[in-house]
Amino acid sequence: MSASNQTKKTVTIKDVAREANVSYATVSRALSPGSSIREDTRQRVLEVCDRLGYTTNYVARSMVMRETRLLGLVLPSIDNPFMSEMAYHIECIARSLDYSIMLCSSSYDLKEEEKAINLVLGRQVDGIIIIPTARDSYPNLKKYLNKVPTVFVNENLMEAPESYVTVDNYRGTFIGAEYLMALGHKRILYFGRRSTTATHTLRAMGYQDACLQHGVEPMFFDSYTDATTITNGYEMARQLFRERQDFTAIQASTDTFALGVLQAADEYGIRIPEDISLLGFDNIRYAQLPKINLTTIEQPKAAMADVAVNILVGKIQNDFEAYSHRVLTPTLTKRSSCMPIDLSRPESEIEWRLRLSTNDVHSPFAHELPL
Amino acid sequence: MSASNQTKKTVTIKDVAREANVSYATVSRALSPGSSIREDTRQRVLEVCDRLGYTTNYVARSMVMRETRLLGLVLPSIDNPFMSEMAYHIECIARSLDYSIMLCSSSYDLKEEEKAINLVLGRQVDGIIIIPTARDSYPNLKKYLNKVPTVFVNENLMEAPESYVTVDNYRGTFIGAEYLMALGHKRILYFGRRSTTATHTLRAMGYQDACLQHGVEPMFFDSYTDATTITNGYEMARQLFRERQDFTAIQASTDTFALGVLQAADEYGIRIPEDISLLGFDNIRYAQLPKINLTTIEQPKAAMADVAVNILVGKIQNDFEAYSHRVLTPTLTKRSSCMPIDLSRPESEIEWRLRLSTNDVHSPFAHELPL
DNA sequence: CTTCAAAATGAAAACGTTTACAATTAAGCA
DNA sequence: TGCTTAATTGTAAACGTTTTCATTTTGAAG
Repeated sequence: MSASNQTKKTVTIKDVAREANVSYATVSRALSPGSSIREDTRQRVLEVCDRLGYTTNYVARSMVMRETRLLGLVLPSIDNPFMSEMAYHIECIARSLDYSIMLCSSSYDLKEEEKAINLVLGRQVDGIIIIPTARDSYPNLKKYLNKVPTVFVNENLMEAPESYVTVDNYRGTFIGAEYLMALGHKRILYFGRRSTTATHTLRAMGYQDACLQHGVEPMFFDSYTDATTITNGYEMARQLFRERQDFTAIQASTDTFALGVLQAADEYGIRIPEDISLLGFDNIRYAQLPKINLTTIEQPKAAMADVAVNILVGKIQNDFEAYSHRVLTPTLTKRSSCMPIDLSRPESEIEWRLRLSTNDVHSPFAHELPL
Repeated sequence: MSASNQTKKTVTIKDVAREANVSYATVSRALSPGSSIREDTRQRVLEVCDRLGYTTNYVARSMVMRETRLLGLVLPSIDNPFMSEMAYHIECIARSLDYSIMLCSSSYDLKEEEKAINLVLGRQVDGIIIIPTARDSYPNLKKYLNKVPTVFVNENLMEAPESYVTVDNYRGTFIGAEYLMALGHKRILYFGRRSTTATHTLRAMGYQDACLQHGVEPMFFDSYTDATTITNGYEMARQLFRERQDFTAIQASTDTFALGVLQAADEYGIRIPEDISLLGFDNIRYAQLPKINLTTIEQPKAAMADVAVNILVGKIQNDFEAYSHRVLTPTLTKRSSCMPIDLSRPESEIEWRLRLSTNDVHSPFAHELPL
């Protein structure tokens, strides 16, 4: 009824050894697959293990084997649809390779991020996957990174020689902007924060270059908050709608930001896409919700997770391989938040104009072919 | 350019000891706060630690201290808005108490769930938080649970004496149904799966009892898939709309399921809330999206996480305290997916009728007062 | 029944800490 | 200066494994 005072004595390899009348080395051998041990003793030992309820203590094992089979996953916040989706895929593929995940949030804070790295490092993880908080991360983190294999996800710290896997952000916004222009838009406003991360810098550049290449003047509305939450997007969009009306389309730097725009637009009686077209980036799961139906640039998240984990365990197993930089290709996911500015023009022409150029976007940062 | 072959020699306490001309016991003392050591030697040792870049190896420390400061978090899928939000809060509060989180998914699979428990157990976590996959979890898991403090979240395995923290699911659907009835609905369809978890059984019961208490006939449409994904909800809702039209409101067992309904309704040209009112449960972050605006039953997720972690570390620190069962109170979050069936009736009357009864819901499973 | 190689097992060291206990040093006091 | 006691430091064991190396057992061949 009240507290159940268990003895909580864990059974160790020695207990099994005593019970089975063998040395504990033999027990260890019975438990590891490819060791030389007679089949009948193995069976006997296994039987005793089972009877006593022995389970191997992986922290002891880690110490002597010098591997923990643990991967640190450091990210700003698991409560962000893009990141939880990434985390999901990362955990899945890691588990399939017999690695477990230690989750550490940095809360979009550089100091916390540093603490998180230190934490997982102290716990002797075999490798680290970082979704960085900001570009400034790198100088901070530099000193830790040579201790253990590391791969950055969703952010190519351009100055850093570390491994990373990202989507081709430049290409993403480039084709996005082209799509809007193909729909007839000439006044497209880029809505986001340009400077905090390489990711966002590249996204802004892709948009800008696409505009310039088609003789359209780039227009920016810079957020002073991170494009990470709907709330931030909402606040910024309210400000935007208050200050400006000189655009027919909004190209948001992230889907969460786009959702914020959606919310603010609702409040201001602005119809999407009838009054203004809206384009996102990331294709988070909620972009496809009915009523939302956000046209957006898809990041191949499962593939990114797969590549990231595989680069990492590759490095782990080969003791610091050469750095790998993988840049995957984003794709335009058409839904209903963008519409042609001139409804009279036939769709086929739009398609045609679009197809004209997107196939040869020259992305300055796509160092490698996609998966 | 190519592989950078680091020596990767980690500096241990012995290296520091040698360098500082002390025994390694002294180094250990210098690093742990309340030990008797002369201040100048501590400084000297700390200086050497710093110079050599020493960081303590927590797996070695874990072994001798017999604690890992690791909490296992076992849940069906981090890629589920409710769970990622819970995970977020759990990780935050755990981190503030100097615990780290080991994340393990069960993928809604009983076998995987058992494997996950075993995994974290082998890694010697100090405690486990489980968001169970199904009620059947318990018989499976029973044998592991006495090994280490455990707390269940979002599911009170009623047969089990383990600690748990949930919302009062019965009360939740009860007040939800009452709200719909207060809006004038008499044909309310409960849409979900009734049997897999205690949570869902209780939700169905709360709805049913509310109906009966107000002389309304309960109507069920049982899903044969789990109410965990939008896609499942969408498929089931399509089937529902094909088969039946005898209701004016849908009370969904989860928000994700409600989103599925929204999607299917869109497809069938059914307007929400004009044609049919829709009520959810959980208040996931996306329920408040513009255009979605789902009226729903809020689970106090941050509070649940807080209680869960605190129960757990309480147990850890007091070596198996008595079991704690905490049932928090859900609240109705009104948005715009429900509307009165008779628009002529004034809002005040609706409010009045509603207030009449919800204050004395007798929930058979609320063993304890809310936080 | 030896002999000998191969196979199986055991003994002990190692992984990097913490901590009880013993030994040393410092400090106070006559 | 010597004595006593408190504060500091060192020694060694322990945590639960894996693995090297040495030892024993096995079984086949002579």
